[in-house]
Amino acid sequence: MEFSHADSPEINVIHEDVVARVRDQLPEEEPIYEVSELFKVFGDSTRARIICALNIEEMCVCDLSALLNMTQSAISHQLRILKSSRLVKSRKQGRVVYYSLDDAHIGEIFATAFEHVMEEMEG
Amino acid sequence: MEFSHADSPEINVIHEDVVARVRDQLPEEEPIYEVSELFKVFGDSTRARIICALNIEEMCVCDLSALLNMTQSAISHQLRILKSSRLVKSRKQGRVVYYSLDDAHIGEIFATAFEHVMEEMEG
DNA sequence: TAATCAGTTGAATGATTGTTCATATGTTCA
DNA sequence: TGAACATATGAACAATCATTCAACTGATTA
Repeated sequence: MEFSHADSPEINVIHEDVVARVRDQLPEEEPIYEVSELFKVFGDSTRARIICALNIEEMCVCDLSALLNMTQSAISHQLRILKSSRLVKSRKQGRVVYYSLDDAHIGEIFATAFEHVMEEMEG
Repeated sequence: MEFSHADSPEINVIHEDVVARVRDQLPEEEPIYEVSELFKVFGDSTRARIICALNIEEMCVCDLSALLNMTQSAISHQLRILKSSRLVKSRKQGRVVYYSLDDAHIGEIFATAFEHVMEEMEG
């Protein structure tokens, strides 16, 4: 139920100045929503593993299925989500479909996230 | 049902060399899982808006509730998730609890994600 | 042409999850 | 002490979602 809000929850602003300042600087609701939709796609470990794999090399569905030890159907369903989000692109050769990453930002976002996780796991 | 795999799906490796290469370079399953868990937290627009707000300024639950036009309860529930993920920290003063971001990477990850979304929305 | 293979897709199912509602905690102030 | 307030929390409900299963393309090849 994203994007829907109660009409008027019991609101009692304590720091009107803070709320006003943040309201001024806060990004629009739509781009924030799009960003969270992007993260939602990243927020499944199967899709995350697919992305990490394709970040190394182009692969077909069958190879991904073998690598991740999951059914072709499950992989195909996730690739469909990744493709409709324009995060991967596909190339068909005969009956084999090769998938690869379709965006430069993905690697950067994942790299920073890995840095964070690694520090969390050590500290 | 993350982390659980079928014992042996009908696998028929087409490019054994590719699979072997990627298997060698692919990060361990655990850090990938942790990364996807991090993205899962980001992947809700309410939490994303809270993070964007706290990235501007420290705020209390009541202020966030007013800013985002949602009930205090809903905000509190999401702040609990953000805190247990160690993404925000809290400071209690009297009966007011102030929340702020607790990590340097968050801003960077969101900034790159915003870049991506902005390019998508224009192109 | 028939069989096989890589991949896709739709329905069904079980699990997860965000919000609401009611209630509880703990602090302040009269 | 008692009322008001800020916040937290547990249960419940609706919605979303990942995987499985079965069936279907469409391309190859024997």
